[in-house]
Amino acid sequence: MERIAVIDFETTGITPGAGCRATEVAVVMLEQGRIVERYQSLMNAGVPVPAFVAGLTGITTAMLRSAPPVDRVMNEVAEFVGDTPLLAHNAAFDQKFWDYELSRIGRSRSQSFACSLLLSRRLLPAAPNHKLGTLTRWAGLPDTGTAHRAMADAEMAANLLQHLVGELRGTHGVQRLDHAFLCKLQKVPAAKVREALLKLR
DNA sequence: TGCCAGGCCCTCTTTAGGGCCTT
Repeated sequence: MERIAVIDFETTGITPGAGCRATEVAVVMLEQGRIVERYQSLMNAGVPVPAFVAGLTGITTAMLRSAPPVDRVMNEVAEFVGDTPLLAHNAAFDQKFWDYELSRIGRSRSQSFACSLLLSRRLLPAAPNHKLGTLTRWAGLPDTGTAHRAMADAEMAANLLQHLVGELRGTHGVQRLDHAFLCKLQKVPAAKVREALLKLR
């Protein structure tokens, strides 16, 4: 499969533009099933981290005071990603913050997002739930470090993508597998995935 | 003033409701 950029944001909340900003970003570049490059940075957008989120991520307001400014980090990560196709776990969330933070520095997204949450619901229906951490443990994937930090979560999502690719190739016999295929598959109604895979492979 | 996400997915559905998932 072609090069894919797996991205994860940590933020101060759920909704960008309602006071919520990105606090950390990580991207791992996957090529032929291997991580070949990494980018990770905290970023200071000048907003406080709510106590609940600091407890969840371990990222505090104090840590962000000494982090590089958000504009510099977003420019760097945008250059790093370029027009490489993207993937995230619950991509609707990361896409929202990617688009929002890029718009603040006068940039915009050119590529589409694939979503390992939507794909997991379709390809791993027997999993107890479809949280990134649960899927990682359930599928026996490597421990990547502290969950809810950007790099650990990006690596987990990358490992999960490789597991999903294995399912598609092994269990479902899909031959032509690329980012566009993943984007198409994640839009197939969950109840019709088996039928769709027979046609798509 | 008071409220505060939103798209996906299932079902005791479709003139709707509630849980999931991300921080």
